[in-house]
Amino acid sequence: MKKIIRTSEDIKRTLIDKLKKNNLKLTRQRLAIVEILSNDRSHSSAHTIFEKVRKKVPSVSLSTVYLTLNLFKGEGAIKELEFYDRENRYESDVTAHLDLVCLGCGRIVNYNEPIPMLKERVEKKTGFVMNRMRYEYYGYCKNCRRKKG
Amino acid sequence: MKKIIRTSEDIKRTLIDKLKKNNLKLTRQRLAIVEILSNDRSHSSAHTIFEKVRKKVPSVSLSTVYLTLNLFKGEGAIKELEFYDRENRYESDVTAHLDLVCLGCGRIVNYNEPIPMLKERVEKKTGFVMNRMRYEYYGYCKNCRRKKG
DNA sequence: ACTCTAAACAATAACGATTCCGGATTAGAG
DNA sequence: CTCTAATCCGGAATCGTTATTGTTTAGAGT
Repeated sequence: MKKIIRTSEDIKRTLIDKLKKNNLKLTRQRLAIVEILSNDRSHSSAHTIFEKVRKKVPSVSLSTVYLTLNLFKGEGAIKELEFYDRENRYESDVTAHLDLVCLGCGRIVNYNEPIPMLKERVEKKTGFVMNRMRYEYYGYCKNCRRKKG
Repeated sequence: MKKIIRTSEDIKRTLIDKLKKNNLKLTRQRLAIVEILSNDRSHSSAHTIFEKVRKKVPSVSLSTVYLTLNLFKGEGAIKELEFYDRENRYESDVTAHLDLVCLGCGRIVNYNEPIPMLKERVEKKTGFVMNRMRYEYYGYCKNCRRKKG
């Protein structure tokens, strides 16, 4: 069983295609955000992305970052991990996977193993039609447990 | 295979026991909140609970409701469903289950069928130690789809 | 029952992530 | 190169939740 690897370049191309297909302008701001999203594996927050974009486009505003992230989110091109008590996080890996969230350091990593999907079964039994799932484990990573002793 | 039914009375007793075990006072406010939590199957928000408590204890404040909910949450006696763009919701059913969230009307219902847990497997492979999971599907319920045609 | 005090409470201010808005800038078609 | 709708910037507004502060009260001890 081969793993299909999706490179940064693949993701970058996908994101830019989304813009083109929707007749959206390829502005410096958007391209810089695309660049960061496609290379990032750390589930960055909007503020983190904002800081990174700033290095390429110093005049960028936070609202533009949010706008652009929402744009890609709406297209299903990126995934938003939502929290009520901390910043939301964004990732460009939209394949179905489990996200592990460390409550100590805030780090989020993907667990890449096929996850059991009940989708069809749930839809048939409940009448719900699903369009998004959220599957996360919260706990403490190796590092954070070591610190606490 | 029998289903173990946990009645409102069971839940109510559990919640009150949590208070007693921690030497917390059985105030009118807390008892009213316990009453509501234990009978509620609708995943109420803090504001909804606040309004309901008011009918029994008119002087209650919203901060007391939040405080009490956090207290029970900390004890693992209730589950908090967290959202960044709408109110959090609370339920007293803390068994592992899938929550179905309707994006149309905001209704949340439980899907009560054993869900596949990767816990031990994930812990062994990643070094994370888990203490909470989150498993939700987002979509549209039968009613909301009917409305839209 | 009465007193006493730490716990709990009510009211409101503060907080912070995200969204909204109105005027300035700019991508890119023609 | 011009033009204009799309985009952007900066800051104000929003809103659920948490923190603060002075007042009330549960319930242990008498």
